[in-house]
Amino acid sequence: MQEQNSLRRSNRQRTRETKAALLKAARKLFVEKGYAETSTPEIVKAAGITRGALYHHYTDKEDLFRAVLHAEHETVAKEIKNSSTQEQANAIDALLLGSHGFLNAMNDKGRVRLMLLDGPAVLGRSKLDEIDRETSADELRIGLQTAMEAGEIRTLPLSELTAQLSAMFDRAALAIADGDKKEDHMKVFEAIFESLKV
Amino acid sequence: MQEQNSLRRSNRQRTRETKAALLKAARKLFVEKGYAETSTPEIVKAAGITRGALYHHYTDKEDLFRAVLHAEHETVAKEIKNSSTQEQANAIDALLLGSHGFLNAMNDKGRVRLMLLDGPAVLGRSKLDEIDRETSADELRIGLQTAMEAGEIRTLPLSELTAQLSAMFDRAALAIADGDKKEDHMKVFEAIFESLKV
DNA sequence: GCAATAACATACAATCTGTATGTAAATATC
DNA sequence: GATATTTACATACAGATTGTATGTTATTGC
Repeated sequence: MQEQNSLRRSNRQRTRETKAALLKAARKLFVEKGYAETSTPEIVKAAGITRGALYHHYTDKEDLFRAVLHAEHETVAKEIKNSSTQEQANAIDALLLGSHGFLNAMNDKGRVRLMLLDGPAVLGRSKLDEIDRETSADELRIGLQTAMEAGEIRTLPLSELTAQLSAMFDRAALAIADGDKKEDHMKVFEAIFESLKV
Repeated sequence: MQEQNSLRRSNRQRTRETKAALLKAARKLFVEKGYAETSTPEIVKAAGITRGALYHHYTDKEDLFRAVLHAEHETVAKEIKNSSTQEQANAIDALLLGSHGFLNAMNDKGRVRLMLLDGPAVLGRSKLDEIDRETSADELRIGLQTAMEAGEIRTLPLSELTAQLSAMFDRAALAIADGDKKEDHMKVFEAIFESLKV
Protein backbone atom coordinates (compact mmCIF):
# COMPACT_ATOMS: atom_id res chain seq x y z
CA MET A 1 0.00 0.00 0.00
CA GLN A 2 2.28 2.75 -1.28
CA GLU A 3 1.62 6.38 -0.58
CA GLN A 4 0.43 7.67 -3.90
CA ASN A 5 0.37 11.26 -2.72
CA SER A 6 2.13 14.31 -4.09
CA LEU A 7 5.36 13.47 -2.31
CA ARG A 8 6.17 10.70 -4.70
CA ARG A 9 9.41 11.43 -6.54
CA SER A 10 11.61 9.35 -8.77
CA ASN A 11 15.02 8.47 -7.44
CA ARG A 12 16.68 10.72 -9.97
CA GLN A 13 14.54 13.61 -8.84
CA ARG A 14 15.14 12.87 -5.16
CA THR A 15 18.88 12.86 -5.73
CA ARG A 16 18.74 16.05 -7.73
CA GLU A 17 16.77 17.88 -5.08
CA THR A 18 18.82 16.62 -2.19
CA LYS A 19 22.10 17.49 -3.85
CA ALA A 20 20.79 20.92 -4.77
CA ALA A 21 19.71 21.66 -1.21
CA LEU A 22 23.02 20.37 0.09
CA LEU A 23 25.09 22.42 -2.33
CA LYS A 24 23.11 25.55 -1.61
CA ALA A 25 23.38 25.21 2.15
CA ALA A 26 27.04 24.23 2.01
CA ARG A 27 27.98 27.11 -0.26
CA LYS A 28 26.25 29.59 2.01
CA LEU A 29 28.06 28.33 5.08
CA PHE A 30 31.45 27.86 3.45
CA VAL A 31 31.21 31.40 2.16
CA GLU A 32 30.17 32.83 5.50
CA LYS A 33 32.49 30.93 7.82
CA GLY A 34 35.07 29.18 5.73
CA TYR A 35 35.60 25.48 5.15
CA ALA A 36 37.24 24.55 8.43
CA GLU A 37 34.73 26.37 10.61
CA THR A 38 31.74 24.83 8.91
CA SER A 39 30.59 21.48 10.27
CA THR A 40 28.62 18.83 8.45
CA PRO A 41 25.87 18.81 11.10
CA GLU A 42 25.39 22.51 10.41
CA ILE A 43 25.24 21.97 6.69
CA VAL A 44 22.69 19.20 6.74
CA LYS A 45 20.57 21.07 9.25
CA ALA A 46 20.49 24.07 6.96
CA ALA A 47 19.68 21.79 4.03
CA GLY A 48 16.89 20.09 5.95
CA ILE A 49 18.32 16.60 5.68
CA THR A 50 20.64 14.36 7.70
CA ARG A 51 24.29 13.48 7.54
CA GLY A 52 23.34 10.11 6.18
CA ALA A 53 22.20 11.74 2.97
CA LEU A 54 25.35 13.82 2.72
CA TYR A 55 27.60 10.81 3.03
CA HIS A 56 25.42 8.90 0.62
CA HIS A 57 25.94 11.44 -2.15
CA TYR A 58 29.46 12.62 -1.35
CA THR A 59 32.37 10.59 -0.10
CA ASP A 60 33.32 13.15 2.52
CA LYS A 61 33.27 16.81 3.46
CA GLU A 62 36.06 17.60 1.05
CA ASP A 63 34.14 16.00 -1.78
CA LEU A 64 31.15 18.21 -1.06
CA PHE A 65 33.45 21.19 -0.99
CA ARG A 66 34.81 20.23 -4.35
CA ALA A 67 31.30 20.06 -5.75
CA VAL A 68 30.54 23.51 -4.36
CA LEU A 69 33.70 24.92 -5.88
CA HIS A 70 32.96 23.32 -9.21
CA ALA A 71 29.58 25.01 -9.36
CA GLU A 72 31.10 28.28 -8.24
CA HIS A 73 33.70 28.21 -10.97
CA GLU A 74 30.99 27.52 -13.51
CA THR A 75 29.00 30.50 -12.28
CA VAL A 76 31.99 32.79 -12.42
CA ALA A 77 32.93 31.60 -15.89
CA LYS A 78 29.39 32.29 -17.04
CA GLU A 79 29.34 35.75 -15.47
CA ILE A 80 32.58 36.66 -17.19
CA LYS A 81 31.31 35.40 -20.50
CA ASN A 82 28.10 37.40 -20.18
CA SER A 83 29.95 40.55 -19.25
CA SER A 84 31.92 40.59 -22.48
CA THR A 85 29.51 39.67 -25.19
CA GLN A 86 31.17 41.29 -28.16
CA GLU A 87 34.39 40.00 -29.66
CA GLN A 88 37.42 42.19 -29.21
CA ALA A 89 39.59 43.23 -32.12
CA ASN A 90 42.92 42.59 -30.46
CA ALA A 91 44.37 40.47 -27.73
CA ILE A 92 45.19 43.28 -25.35
CA ASP A 93 41.65 44.61 -25.37
CA ALA A 94 40.33 41.12 -24.89
CA LEU A 95 42.61 40.70 -21.89
CA LEU A 96 41.49 44.00 -20.44
CA LEU A 97 37.85 43.17 -20.89
CA GLY A 98 38.35 39.75 -19.41
CA SER A 99 40.09 41.26 -16.42
CA HIS A 100 37.21 43.59 -15.80
CA GLY A 101 34.77 40.75 -16.02
CA PHE A 102 36.78 38.61 -13.68
CA LEU A 103 37.26 41.30 -11.08
CA ASN A 104 33.58 42.17 -11.17
CA ALA A 105 32.54 38.55 -10.83
CA MET A 106 34.93 38.10 -7.94
CA ASN A 107 33.95 41.25 -6.11
CA ASP A 108 32.56 39.32 -3.18
CA LYS A 109 34.43 38.59 0.00
CA GLY A 110 32.82 35.20 0.49
CA ARG A 111 33.36 34.03 -3.04
CA VAL A 112 36.98 35.09 -2.88
CA ARG A 113 37.47 33.17 0.32
CA LEU A 114 35.87 30.12 -1.17
CA MET A 115 37.78 30.10 -4.43
CA LEU A 116 41.09 31.71 -3.60
CA LEU A 117 41.81 30.90 0.03
CA ASP A 118 40.07 27.72 1.09
CA GLY A 119 40.07 26.21 -2.38
CA PRO A 120 43.82 25.95 -2.82
CA ALA A 121 44.41 24.94 0.80
CA VAL A 122 41.75 22.23 0.89
CA LEU A 123 42.04 20.80 -2.60
CA GLY A 124 45.51 21.82 -3.59
CA ARG A 125 46.44 23.85 -6.60
CA SER A 126 46.48 20.96 -9.03
CA LYS A 127 42.93 19.83 -8.33
CA LEU A 128 41.84 23.44 -8.32
CA ASP A 129 43.43 24.06 -11.68
CA GLU A 130 41.67 21.00 -12.99
CA ILE A 131 38.31 22.42 -11.97
CA ASP A 132 39.31 25.64 -13.61
CA ARG A 133 40.17 23.93 -16.86
CA GLU A 134 36.88 22.07 -16.82
CA THR A 135 34.72 25.09 -16.19
CA SER A 136 36.47 28.02 -17.80
CA ALA A 137 37.69 26.00 -20.76
CA ASP A 138 41.12 27.46 -20.12
CA GLU A 139 40.05 30.73 -21.63
CA LEU A 140 43.06 32.76 -20.56
CA ARG A 141 45.53 30.22 -21.84
CA ILE A 142 43.80 29.90 -25.20
CA GLY A 143 43.57 33.65 -25.52
CA LEU A 144 47.24 34.08 -24.85
CA GLN A 145 48.14 31.29 -27.21
CA THR A 146 46.19 32.64 -30.16
CA ALA A 147 47.51 36.11 -29.50
CA MET A 148 51.02 34.72 -29.42
CA GLU A 149 50.56 32.75 -32.61
CA ALA A 150 49.05 35.78 -34.32
CA GLY A 151 52.16 37.69 -33.33
CA GLU A 152 50.18 40.14 -31.25
CA ILE A 153 52.09 39.47 -28.08
CA ARG A 154 55.57 38.25 -27.32
CA THR A 155 56.46 34.62 -27.41
CA LEU A 156 56.87 33.42 -23.84
CA PRO A 157 56.42 30.10 -22.04
CA LEU A 158 52.67 29.74 -22.31
CA SER A 159 51.82 27.75 -19.21
CA GLU A 160 54.02 29.86 -17.02
CA LEU A 161 52.70 33.11 -18.39
CA THR A 162 49.15 31.90 -17.91
CA ALA A 163 49.85 30.84 -14.36
CA GLN A 164 51.45 34.12 -13.43
CA LEU A 165 48.83 36.32 -14.99
CA SER A 166 46.18 34.20 -13.36
CA ALA A 167 47.93 34.67 -10.03
CA MET A 168 47.85 38.41 -10.53
CA PHE A 169 44.14 38.34 -11.23
CA ASP A 170 43.51 36.28 -8.15
CA ARG A 171 45.54 38.48 -5.88
CA ALA A 172 43.87 41.57 -7.25
CA ALA A 173 40.46 40.05 -6.65
CA LEU A 174 41.49 39.18 -3.11
CA ALA A 175 42.73 42.69 -2.46
CA ILE A 176 39.67 44.32 -3.98
CA ALA A 177 37.35 42.18 -1.89
CA ASP A 178 39.42 43.46 1.02
CA GLY A 179 38.94 47.10 0.15
CA ASP A 180 41.44 47.93 -2.58
CA LYS A 181 40.34 50.06 -5.51
CA LYS A 182 39.65 48.12 -8.65
CA GLU A 183 40.90 50.98 -10.83
CA ASP A 184 44.36 50.95 -9.28
CA HIS A 185 44.74 47.27 -9.94
CA MET A 186 43.50 47.75 -13.47
CA LYS A 187 46.21 50.35 -14.05
CA VAL A 188 48.81 47.77 -13.20
CA PHE A 189 47.14 45.26 -15.50
CA GLU A 190 47.10 47.75 -18.32
CA ALA A 191 50.78 48.43 -17.92
CA ILE A 192 51.65 44.77 -17.88
CA PHE A 193 49.39 43.83 -20.77
CA GLU A 194 50.81 46.70 -22.76
CA SER A 195 54.23 45.27 -22.15
CA LEU A 196 53.26 41.94 -23.64
CA LYS A 197 52.94 43.50 -27.05
CA VAL A 198 55.62 42.46 -29.47
CA MET B 1 65.44 19.95 49.84
CA GLN B 2 65.57 21.05 46.23
CA GLU B 3 67.08 18.90 43.54
CA GLN B 4 70.33 20.66 42.84
CA ASN B 5 71.24 18.43 39.92
CA SER B 6 72.02 19.25 36.31
CA LEU B 7 68.34 19.46 35.35
CA ARG B 8 67.92 22.78 37.04
CA ARG B 9 66.95 25.45 34.52
CA SER B 10 65.73 29.00 34.88
CA ASN B 11 62.18 29.71 33.82
CA ARG B 12 63.39 31.73 30.88
CA GLN B 13 65.50 28.83 29.73
CA ARG B 14 62.71 26.32 30.24
CA THR B 15 60.38 28.43 28.15
CA ARG B 16 62.95 28.92 25.44
CA GLU B 17 63.66 25.21 25.16
CA THR B 18 60.03 24.17 25.27
CA LYS B 19 59.01 26.67 22.65
CA ALA B 20 61.91 25.67 20.44
CA ALA B 21 61.01 21.98 20.63
CA LEU B 22 57.38 22.83 19.97
CA LEU B 23 58.13 25.01 16.97
CA LYS B 24 60.47 22.45 15.49
CA ALA B 25 58.03 19.57 15.85
CA ALA B 26 55.09 21.65 14.65
CA ARG B 27 56.92 22.92 11.59
CA LYS B 28 57.93 19.43 10.60
CA LEU B 29 54.40 18.12 10.86
CA PHE B 30 52.69 21.12 9.27
CA VAL B 31 55.10 20.84 6.37
CA GLU B 32 54.58 17.12 5.97
CA LYS B 33 50.84 16.87 6.44
CA GLY B 34 49.40 20.35 6.34
CA TYR B 35 47.78 22.35 9.11
CA ALA B 36 44.38 20.70 9.19
CA GLU B 37 45.72 17.16 9.18
CA THR B 38 48.14 17.80 12.00
CA SER B 39 46.77 17.34 15.50
CA THR B 40 48.06 18.92 18.67
CA PRO B 41 48.52 15.52 20.37
CA GLU B 42 50.82 14.58 17.52
CA ILE B 43 52.80 17.77 17.81
CA VAL B 44 53.40 17.57 21.54
CA LYS B 45 54.29 13.92 21.29
CA ALA B 46 56.93 14.72 18.69
CA ALA B 47 58.15 17.58 20.86
CA GLY B 48 58.33 15.37 23.92
CA ILE B 49 55.99 17.45 26.04
CA THR B 50 52.25 17.59 26.77
CA ARG B 51 49.35 19.63 25.48
CA GLY B 52 49.35 21.52 28.72
CA ALA B 53 52.68 23.10 27.79
CA LEU B 54 51.45 23.95 24.32
CA TYR B 55 48.39 25.74 25.60
CA HIS B 56 50.47 27.45 28.23
CA HIS B 57 52.74 29.07 25.66
CA TYR B 58 50.29 29.55 22.79
CA THR B 59 46.65 30.50 22.97
CA ASP B 60 45.61 27.84 20.47
CA LYS B 61 46.69 25.77 17.51
CA GLU B 62 46.39 28.71 15.16
CA ASP B 63 48.64 30.79 17.38
CA LEU B 64 51.30 28.10 17.23
CA PHE B 65 50.91 28.01 13.47
CA ARG B 66 51.40 31.74 13.32
CA ALA B 67 54.61 31.41 15.31
CA VAL B 68 55.85 28.72 12.94
CA LEU B 69 55.06 30.87 9.94
CA HIS B 70 56.74 33.86 11.47
CA ALA B 71 59.95 31.92 11.91
CA GLU B 72 59.65 30.52 8.41
CA HIS B 73 59.28 33.95 6.87
CA GLU B 74 62.33 35.11 8.77
CA THR B 75 64.34 32.20 7.47
CA VAL B 76 63.28 32.82 3.90
CA ALA B 77 64.02 36.53 4.16
CA LYS B 78 67.48 35.70 5.46
CA GLU B 79 68.13 33.17 2.70
CA ILE B 80 67.17 35.69 0.06
CA LYS B 81 69.36 38.33 1.59
CA ASN B 82 72.33 35.98 1.70
CA SER B 83 71.84 34.91 -1.89
CA SER B 84 72.24 38.45 -3.20
CA THR B 85 75.04 40.00 -1.25
CA GLN B 86 76.20 42.63 -3.71
CA GLU B 87 74.15 45.70 -4.51
CA GLN B 88 72.69 45.88 -7.97
CA ALA B 89 73.23 48.85 -10.20
CA ASN B 90 69.66 49.15 -11.43
CA ALA B 91 66.19 48.28 -10.29
CA ILE B 92 65.51 45.66 -12.92
CA ASP B 93 68.62 43.69 -12.08
CA ALA B 94 67.79 43.91 -8.41
CA LEU B 95 64.32 42.56 -9.15
CA LEU B 96 65.75 39.70 -11.18
CA LEU B 97 68.25 38.82 -8.51
CA GLY B 98 65.59 38.98 -5.84
CA SER B 99 63.34 36.72 -7.88
CA HIS B 100 66.08 34.15 -8.19
CA GLY B 101 66.72 34.28 -4.49
CA PHE B 102 63.06 33.95 -3.66
CA LEU B 103 62.45 31.05 -6.02
CA ASN B 104 65.50 29.22 -4.71
CA ALA B 105 64.48 29.75 -1.12
CA MET B 106 61.00 28.55 -1.88
CA ASN B 107 62.03 25.50 -3.85
CA ASP B 108 60.59 23.14 -1.28
CA LYS B 109 57.19 21.56 -1.48
CA GLY B 110 56.59 21.64 2.25
CA ARG B 111 57.66 25.22 2.69
CA VAL B 112 55.44 26.27 -0.17
CA ARG B 113 52.50 24.49 1.35
CA LEU B 114 53.15 26.10 4.68
CA MET B 115 53.58 29.64 3.44
CA LEU B 116 51.45 29.83 0.33
CA LEU B 117 48.59 27.41 0.84
CA ASP B 118 47.87 26.89 4.51
CA GLY B 119 49.14 30.29 5.55
CA PRO B 120 46.60 32.39 3.69
CA ALA B 121 43.74 30.00 4.42
CA VAL B 122 44.40 29.70 8.14
CA LEU B 123 45.53 33.22 8.97
CA GLY B 124 44.01 35.22 6.16
CA ARG B 125 45.89 37.39 3.75
CA SER B 126 45.97 40.45 6.01
CA LYS B 127 47.64 38.71 8.95
CA LEU B 128 49.98 36.97 6.55
CA ASP B 129 50.94 40.24 4.93
CA GLU B 130 51.63 41.61 8.38
CA ILE B 131 54.07 38.81 9.09
CA ASP B 132 55.64 39.49 5.76
CA ARG B 133 56.09 43.15 6.52
CA GLU B 134 57.63 42.33 9.88
CA THR B 135 60.11 39.81 8.56
CA SER B 136 61.00 40.90 5.07
CA ALA B 137 60.90 44.59 5.87
CA ASP B 138 58.72 45.03 2.82
CA GLU B 139 61.71 44.69 0.59
CA LEU B 140 59.85 44.40 -2.70
CA ARG B 141 57.69 47.42 -2.01
CA ILE B 142 60.64 49.58 -1.01
CA GLY B 143 62.62 48.44 -4.02
CA LEU B 144 59.80 49.33 -6.37
CA GLN B 145 59.25 52.64 -4.67
CA THR B 146 62.85 53.77 -4.91
CA ALA B 147 63.03 52.60 -8.49
CA MET B 148 59.89 54.52 -9.26
CA GLU B 149 61.13 57.66 -7.58
CA ALA B 150 64.46 57.38 -9.36
CA GLY B 151 62.53 57.26 -12.61
CA GLU B 152 63.85 53.82 -13.42
CA ILE B 153 60.47 52.23 -13.74
CA ARG B 154 57.03 53.51 -14.59
CA THR B 155 54.87 55.24 -12.06
CA LEU B 156 52.09 52.88 -11.08
CA PRO B 157 49.97 52.37 -7.95
CA LEU B 158 52.66 51.08 -5.59
CA SER B 159 50.70 48.84 -3.29
CA GLU B 160 48.82 47.24 -6.12
CA LEU B 161 51.93 46.66 -8.18
CA THR B 162 53.66 45.16 -5.18
CA ALA B 163 50.75 42.87 -4.47
CA GLN B 164 50.50 41.66 -8.03
CA LEU B 165 54.20 41.04 -8.50
CA SER B 166 54.27 39.29 -5.16
CA ALA B 167 51.39 37.11 -6.32
CA MET B 168 53.34 36.19 -9.43
CA PHE B 169 56.33 35.19 -7.37
CA ASP B 170 54.21 33.08 -5.09
CA ARG B 171 52.46 31.30 -7.90
CA ALA B 172 55.73 30.63 -9.65
CA ALA B 173 57.19 29.19 -6.46
CA LEU B 174 54.13 26.99 -6.08
CA ALA B 175 54.40 25.77 -9.65
CA ILE B 176 58.12 25.14 -9.42
CA ALA B 177 57.71 23.15 -6.22
CA ASP B 178 55.18 21.18 -8.24
CA GLY B 179 57.58 20.43 -11.06
CA ASP B 180 57.65 23.50 -13.31
CA LYS B 181 60.96 24.71 -14.67
CA LYS B 182 62.34 27.69 -12.86
CA GLU B 183 63.87 29.03 -16.06
CA ASP B 184 60.54 29.27 -17.85
CA HIS B 185 59.04 31.28 -15.03
CA MET B 186 62.09 33.50 -14.98
CA LYS B 187 61.60 34.23 -18.67
CA VAL B 188 58.17 35.56 -17.91
CA PHE B 189 59.53 37.62 -15.04
CA GLU B 190 62.20 39.07 -17.27
CA ALA B 191 59.65 40.10 -19.84
CA ILE B 192 57.42 41.73 -17.27
CA PHE B 193 60.23 43.48 -15.42
CA GLU B 194 61.56 44.74 -18.71
CA SER B 195 58.17 46.22 -19.39
CA LEU B 196 58.24 48.19 -16.17
CA LYS B 197 61.02 50.36 -17.50
CA VAL B 198 59.98 53.87 -18.26
C1' DG C 1 4.09 -8.71 -6.67
C1' DC C 2 8.60 -9.55 -5.09
C1' DA C 3 13.52 -9.13 -5.05
C1' DA C 4 17.12 -5.97 -5.39
C1' DT C 5 18.82 -1.61 -4.94
C1' DA C 6 18.96 3.31 -4.03
C1' DA C 7 18.10 6.92 -0.72
C1' DC C 8 18.14 8.03 3.04
C1' DA C 9 18.05 8.16 8.90
C1' DT C 10 20.12 6.76 13.25
C1' DA C 11 23.67 5.04 16.18
C1' DC C 12 28.42 4.55 17.13
C1' DA C 13 33.59 4.75 17.66
C1' DA C 14 37.45 7.36 17.40
C1' DT C 15 39.45 11.70 17.49
C1' DC C 16 40.31 16.42 18.32
C1' DT C 17 40.04 21.04 20.50
C1' DG C 18 40.07 24.15 24.29
C1' DT C 19 39.47 24.52 29.27
C1' DA C 20 39.55 23.49 34.02
C1' DT C 21 42.05 21.77 37.59
C1' DG C 22 46.02 20.03 39.98
C1' DT C 23 51.14 19.92 40.95
C1' DA C 24 56.01 20.88 40.98
C1' DA C 25 59.56 24.04 40.12
C1' DA C 26 61.31 28.73 40.12
C1' DT C 27 61.24 33.42 41.75
C1' DA C 28 59.88 37.29 44.67
C1' DT C 29 59.34 38.86 49.45
C1' DC C 30 60.30 39.51 54.07
C1' DG D 1 66.50 31.28 54.40
C1' DA D 2 61.70 30.24 55.06
C1' DT D 3 57.43 31.40 52.93
C1' DA D 4 54.26 33.31 49.54
C1' DT D 5 53.43 33.85 44.83
C1' DT D 6 53.86 33.07 40.20
C1' DT D 7 55.35 30.30 36.24
C1' DA D 8 55.53 26.08 33.79
C1' DC D 9 53.87 22.62 33.12
C1' DA D 10 50.74 17.68 33.42
C1' DT D 11 46.27 15.48 33.76
C1' DA D 12 41.42 15.18 33.43
C1' DC D 13 37.31 16.61 31.28
C1' DA D 14 33.35 18.40 28.32
C1' DG D 15 31.75 19.20 23.95
C1' DA D 16 31.95 18.69 19.23
C1' DT D 17 33.30 16.65 14.82
C1' DT D 18 34.28 13.17 11.34
C1' DG D 19 33.52 8.96 8.88
C1' DT D 20 31.35 4.42 9.25
C1' DA D 21 28.24 0.84 10.36
C1' DT D 22 23.77 -0.48 10.63
C1' DG D 23 18.86 0.04 10.04
C1' DT D 24 14.68 1.44 7.49
C1' DT D 25 11.83 3.11 3.80
C1' DA D 26 10.96 4.28 -0.89
C1' DT D 27 11.85 3.16 -5.79
C1' DT D 28 12.77 0.23 -9.61
C1' DG D 29 13.79 -4.03 -12.26
C1' DC D 30 12.02 -8.48 -13.37
